[in-house]
Amino acid sequence: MKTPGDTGFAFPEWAYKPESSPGSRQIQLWHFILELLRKEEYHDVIAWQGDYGEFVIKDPDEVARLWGARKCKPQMNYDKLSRALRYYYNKRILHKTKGKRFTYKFNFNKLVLVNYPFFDVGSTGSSVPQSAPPVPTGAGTHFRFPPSTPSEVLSPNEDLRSPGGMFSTVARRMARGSVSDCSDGTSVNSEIEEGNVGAGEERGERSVSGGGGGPGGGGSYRSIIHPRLSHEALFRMYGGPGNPAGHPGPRGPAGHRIHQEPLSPFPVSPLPGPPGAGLLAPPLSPALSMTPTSHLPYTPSPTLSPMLGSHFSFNPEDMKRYLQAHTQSVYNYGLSPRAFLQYPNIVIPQPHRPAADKPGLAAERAERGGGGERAGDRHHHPSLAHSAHHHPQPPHSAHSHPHSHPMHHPLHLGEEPPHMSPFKFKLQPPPLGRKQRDGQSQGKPRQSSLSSGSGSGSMSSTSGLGSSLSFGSDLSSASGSGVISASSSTQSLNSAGLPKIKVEPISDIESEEEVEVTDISDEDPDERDNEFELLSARYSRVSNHHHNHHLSNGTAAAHHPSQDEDLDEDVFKAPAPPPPGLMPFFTSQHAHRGLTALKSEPVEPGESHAAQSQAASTGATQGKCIPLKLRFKRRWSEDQRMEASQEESDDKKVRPEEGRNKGRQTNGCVEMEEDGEDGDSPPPLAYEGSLSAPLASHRRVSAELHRATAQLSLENKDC
DNA sequence: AACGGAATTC
DNA sequence: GAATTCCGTT
Repeated sequence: MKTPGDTGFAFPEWAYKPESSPGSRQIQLWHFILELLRKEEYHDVIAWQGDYGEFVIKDPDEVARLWGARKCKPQMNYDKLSRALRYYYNKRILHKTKGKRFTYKFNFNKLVLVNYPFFDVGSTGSSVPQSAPPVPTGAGTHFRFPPSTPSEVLSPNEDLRSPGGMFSTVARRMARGSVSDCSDGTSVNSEIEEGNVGAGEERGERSVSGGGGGPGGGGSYRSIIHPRLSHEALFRMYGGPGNPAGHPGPRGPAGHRIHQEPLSPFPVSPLPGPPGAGLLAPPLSPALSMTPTSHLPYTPSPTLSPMLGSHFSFNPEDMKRYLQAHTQSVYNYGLSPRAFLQYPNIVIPQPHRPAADKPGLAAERAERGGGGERAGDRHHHPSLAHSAHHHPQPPHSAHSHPHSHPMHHPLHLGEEPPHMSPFKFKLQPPPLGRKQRDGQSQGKPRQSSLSSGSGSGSMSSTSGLGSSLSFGSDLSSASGSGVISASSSTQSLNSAGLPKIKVEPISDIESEEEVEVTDISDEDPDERDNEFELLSARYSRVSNHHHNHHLSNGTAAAHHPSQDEDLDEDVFKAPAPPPPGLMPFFTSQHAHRGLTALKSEPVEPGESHAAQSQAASTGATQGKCIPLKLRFKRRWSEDQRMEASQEESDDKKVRPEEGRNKGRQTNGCVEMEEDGEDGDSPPPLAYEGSLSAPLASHRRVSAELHRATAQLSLENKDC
């Protein structure tokens, strides 16, 4: 029985369906991986291990074999599979855990957060193992409107939660809307893989009941569970032990089954099974997330994104609440204000967060004895177990900074002299085609990415028409602050054959974190929270600026991808708890300002330096209701200039390549079966939220963020 | 082992 | 679009 509830941790059923991947109907590798990860029977082949979202392929050949079987690619081997996995790096779905063989780490932000926009976090606590990804739950009675900011997830407090039911309407709509993959006209027969396949089989149950969510509108997903959430919370949320929907019944087995994997991260989602229940087919599919930043406004695929608004209408009040929460998120996580763009006319309420209240995240959840391992299983994973108690590293711990808050992104050298930049640039010759290159030396044709580096530059330069920019496909790529401004155009040029410029971070940074992630360093600074922290020492003051660049624009999108990135990073590294101190801070000062700004002016005299500086730059214009865009641009430009010196990052970001033909296939060579398994006992995350007093830098950041947010809203409003 | 470009396939 | 296939490099 694998009722979703029982099964334990896993993505929602729908997540495993092929359909859920918009891009391709066929099962995607990451889906498959997750599938394997959640099945006990494959634990000796692949299992969660280590940090949050981290898993190890214990038997590469076997995994490859399984994958090949699933895809009907008998020739599959680890080399090929790994290539596919590597492609995920750029997509930010995965990262390689350096130094550990066959070990990768999921970026659940992309996978989960984005995809489960409505999840709300239950409460605080933390029981999920670090390795465990956030748990999506569906059980909640209410829908949580908002999107995905991690903050919600992360937030320890329940305050953020929106009142239940608010979005039911939305949910409903979504459910029936074209949005859902299942229902979609394309009609995939989807259930092929997991969804219903199981119907007859083991899985069937899952899908069906899943729903706990079902009831009430239920399908709503609630949230992703943050690692810090406690077990109870989880269950509570989705009816875990208790059974969310209130189905106590089925669970009986829970006792034994539940535990399949100690580390297993995802509780099974209570989502309604796709089929019938389908009420809530999630509007977003996991795949979506893959696309960088799908949750952003500019993201394409409107169909999927609820946020696009075009499809739905919201109650202002709800929106406010949502925004409030979101604002906090933004604040806490240093997300880009652009997130607000989606709700142009709504005034963003001040976020407030009770300062204290830090849950004992660290709580530990002990390993539960594995209750139900499968007889078949060969070995259990001791290693996993260990992880339970060894906390890989509390997010914070990673960096000693007391202040480390996700929000700051120290890298911004803003003021620092250019030479400080930790990055180096490389000019690269245009890549040659394979054929062409045969004659050539091997040089380094590689890098496709260009310099756009930090995208911000590029973006800013282009006027607001960000839309024209390529965000859609991949914000991340856009992201980075651009060192080299012409990115977008440049790229095209490159294609033409111009030399490419590759920007690379100077790696000392990485050394610090080493194992964690595959070079995040190259990514947008914003993203590298952790690393930043490390750097921050060096570049201490600079750090905060980068938030400014966010611009707004709904239309324009020129933005800094930071938000996403931040998320990403968080994900990879495990989300850091929001600093307790911040909120107060935020509220009192910045918030204030921000609000003010909203009302009329973005900048206030006498405010933080950052603000002033900007003001200064903007000069006279500022006082008035200058077109926000303009202001932003200016500001942005400045920032960029400053940052340019150091930022660059994204050298490798993926630049969208050209697509070619498409094809569709339906096939099914599946062979795996699943059981819902799940383990429930995820190791506790030891997160601590302890944060010390906010630094000045933090303040600045927050202030800026705030400002930006405010401006954004203003902009949208009118002025 | 891991990376990533290029071409190809579905 | 998401791999798959090859393959040279690190």
